[in-house]
Amino acid sequence: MQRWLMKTEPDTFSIDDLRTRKVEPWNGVRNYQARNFIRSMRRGDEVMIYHSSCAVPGVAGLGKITSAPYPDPGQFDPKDPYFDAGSDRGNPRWTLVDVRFVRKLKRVITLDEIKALRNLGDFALTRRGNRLSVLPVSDAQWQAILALE
DNA sequence: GCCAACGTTGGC
DNA sequence: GCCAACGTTGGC
Repeated sequence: MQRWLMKTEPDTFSIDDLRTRKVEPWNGVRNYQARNFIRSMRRGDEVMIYHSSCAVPGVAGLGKITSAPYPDPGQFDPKDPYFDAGSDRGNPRWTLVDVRFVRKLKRVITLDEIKALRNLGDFALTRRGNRLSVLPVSDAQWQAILALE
């Protein structure tokens, strides 16, 4: 089983929205590196749900991958904000997975706290200038972050 | 293939 | 709202 972190802007889709929806197709990822991580996901992988572009950025909850990767339907819909005219139906460019709500953390574990952990090793979340919206989390990183809860 | 211009992300 | 960092686009 692999572990991941997926970012979302809580003003658009928060951990509370995921709890309400129970399972959500994680649509709209339009970055090749993030897409490649999505394509390597498997049913049962665990995910940290991270709130970005908000007052207190940080890990807000946990989820689980409940589907194999499959084509993001929005790429073919001209009315979809993530429409991509260059994507070929025979070889879709963009992929998503379904994410199921697992739990909301008792409190948000903030980016500041995560940065202050000195023993995380190489971590895409805290790399300088990082903008990846989907990134891998090692077992050690996962445990060190959740130990802060 | 280079690289300047442009758009987006996301912390602050 | 600002802006640094980065990805993408497109002219050459």
